[in-house]
Amino acid sequence: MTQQAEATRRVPLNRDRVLTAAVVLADEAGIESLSMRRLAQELGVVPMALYKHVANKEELLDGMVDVLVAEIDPPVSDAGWKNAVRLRVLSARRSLLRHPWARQVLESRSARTPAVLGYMDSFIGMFLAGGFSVDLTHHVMHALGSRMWGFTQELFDDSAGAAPVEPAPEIQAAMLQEMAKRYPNILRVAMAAEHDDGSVVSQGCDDQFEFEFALDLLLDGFERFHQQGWTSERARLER
Amino acid sequence: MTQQAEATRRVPLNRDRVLTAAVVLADEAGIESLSMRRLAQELGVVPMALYKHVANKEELLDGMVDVLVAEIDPPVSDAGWKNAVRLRVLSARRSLLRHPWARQVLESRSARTPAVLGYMDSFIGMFLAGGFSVDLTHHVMHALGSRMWGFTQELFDDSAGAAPVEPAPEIQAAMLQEMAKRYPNILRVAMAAEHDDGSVVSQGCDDQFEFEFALDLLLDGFERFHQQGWTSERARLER
DNA sequence: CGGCCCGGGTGTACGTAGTACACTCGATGA
DNA sequence: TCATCGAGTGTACTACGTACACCCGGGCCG
Repeated sequence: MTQQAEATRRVPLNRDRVLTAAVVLADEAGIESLSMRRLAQELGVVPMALYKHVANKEELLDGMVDVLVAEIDPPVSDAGWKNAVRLRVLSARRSLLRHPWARQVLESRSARTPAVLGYMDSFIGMFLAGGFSVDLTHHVMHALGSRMWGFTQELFDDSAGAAPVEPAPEIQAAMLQEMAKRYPNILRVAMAAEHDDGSVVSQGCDDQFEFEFALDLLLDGFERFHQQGWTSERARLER
Repeated sequence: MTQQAEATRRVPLNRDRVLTAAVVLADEAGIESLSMRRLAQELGVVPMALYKHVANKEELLDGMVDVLVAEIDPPVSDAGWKNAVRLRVLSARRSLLRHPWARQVLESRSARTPAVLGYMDSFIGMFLAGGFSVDLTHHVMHALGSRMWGFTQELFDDSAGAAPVEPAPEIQAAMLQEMAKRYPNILRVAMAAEHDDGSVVSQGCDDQFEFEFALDLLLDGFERFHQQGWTSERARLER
């Protein structure tokens, strides 16, 4: 009876269950709370049991990236390379925003799992299908950089988490004075981006807009190069 | 005597000595070997002694970033905004390449130390001095993203360290076949970038060139926007 | 049908990490 | 001369990743 109860309750572990549990845990508790021990606990299992399904924590993280990659939409066909790339990047960005841990994990890793390679391969394919030379495609992929994953190092970002205690107004005023003296340029930019909300710290900056601004800037540059048949010195020499 | 010997040998610790020792250790042994204990050992001191000079490891890392920022050249004046930005970014890149740990540390942190804010502030200043509107400056900073630090997520990078054992030629051939089937596009790009060196894995890809390619693409885009007096919808509405 | 094997789950244990807290001890200033 | 203070110490705690030996139940072969 108890045995059967246990048997029914305990769905046997497998790699997928481990990975998706890890993703859920990281989504909900933050990547810094994702330890092998905590994950095992979440799965109602002893820590070492995990090692029957992933070699170590690194492989766990790689596996999580794979889960994420699987969520990205496949490239649309017959819409022109520019649209295809744009849509795909925005899809990647949506996945990324669903999983706040992803940026850090992608950054910390040069994950070349099959899923990641597959993503990159089909990504390259969009440019080639659009008539880009192999040479230009190469440079263009580099220019895109981490934006192909739907993120850029968001330097102005506030995402440091935790309730930001709003200081008293007079303190804020003092901070503002201080900012104005030390970092006048930052202040100007921040104020312009905001101006309706009085707080200095947070900013009403539309990440999505910024992201698309930069993305389109790059895509337009790619297009210009492509149209004028640009080729790197190197590729020209080798012909 | 021994006391004096000790006294002479033991230069008193201070924040700067701790930070520069941390930078040296990270440079030489890798960021993963930088532990409070190891750093203390390197300084001939007990681990807890460090906590008299930095609050915790996070603050140590922030301090290391400050050291790095201090190495970046100040902006040149009277050379036009484009040149000024370009030179500064390339200087940042040089610092970054001197300290391999820097990319990871910058990425993992939204460090807003005074030194970092100062860097960003004077960076913004270059655009404003070039006549950019505050609005455009804002977007342009976002578009630059991590490139303002001299790096981009180098996705094709091999920097995973450790001697890459070259497999036997027949194995390589098999791998190549496999690649050709699974990731034909990657293969084409990789082969084009290489073609003189037979190995599939490593690539003779000129990082510096790629970096400048992308940087110039962005700068050219900025210039075009600037010349045509571009303004975001939002800024226009608010006038 | 009985023994065996094999693979997923267990228990214990080790080494390393960050750091809290109470301490010592020498220089310094009253 | 003596109290104070702050840099450096010692000990100890918790949490981590994971090596290694183990158990035990189900499937297979004889």
